[in-house]
Amino acid sequence: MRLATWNVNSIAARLPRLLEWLEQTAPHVVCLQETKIADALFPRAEIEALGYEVAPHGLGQWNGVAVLSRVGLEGVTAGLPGAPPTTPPEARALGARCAGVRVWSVYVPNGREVGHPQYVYKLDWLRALHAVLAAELESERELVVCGDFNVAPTDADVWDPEAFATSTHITVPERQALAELRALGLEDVVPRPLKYDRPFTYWDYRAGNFHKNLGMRIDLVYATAEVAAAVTDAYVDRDARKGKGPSDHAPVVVDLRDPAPPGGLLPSGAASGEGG
DNA sequence: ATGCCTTATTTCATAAGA
Repeated sequence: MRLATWNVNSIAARLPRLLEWLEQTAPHVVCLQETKIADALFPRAEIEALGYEVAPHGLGQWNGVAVLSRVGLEGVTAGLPGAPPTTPPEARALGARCAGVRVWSVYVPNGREVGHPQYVYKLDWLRALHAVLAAELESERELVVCGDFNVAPTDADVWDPEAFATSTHITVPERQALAELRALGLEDVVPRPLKYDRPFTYWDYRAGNFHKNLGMRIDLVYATAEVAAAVTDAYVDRDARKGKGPSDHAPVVVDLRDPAPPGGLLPSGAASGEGG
């Protein structure tokens, strides 16, 4: 199964590129962020025409997430229970079950500035995410949380930590929030870069930052051990950041071995012909 | 060439992104 996550920065603006990318990349499940569109206006027909079921969660022109799947889409839950209330309300999370895997698409608040009310909101939101995932992980074995976390997990995930010394995205409390998610049993599925040494997923539109590779790794895939063990490849599709009218984020693509056959794992020593 | 920002709405200007 091929799983992907992509902050498209407006699905209306990105639709031609998204459709082209879906046809070329052929993911089975796609988590989208910053769709920036109300559900009633979501370009459902164009995406369904490519064989996907669509679960959007958008409340207006800002934020917005979605899950696309061509391997089943059940148990959709829009929104993050326990998230801090906002005016107007914000659509930043959606969960669904696709081919037996519980999949979350999340768009963590930016935070704006350290100490800003938006920064407090960001940390509160991450706490709410932690609580929801902790509850689900009591019964879910195959779960993956994909999205724009707006946090660079380590200094190596920022092109220049000095440039962010007083900024959000790298502070101890933000990184601690990620560490607490990992402490639930979630593993950071680090993709390989297709060029250069680090798997950045975001480059500012300004000043030719993409072309200078001045990026950040803030789009993450956090997976349970069962899912992480099935990963055969993971990469940042930086080609999608090139050309005319790109998002400022690149997709992260993760390939997983086919799930175990119905009835569970084969008995130890009885496996044959596996490894495909 | 990958090529120096783009999205949105309160639109010919401004706020926000990270």
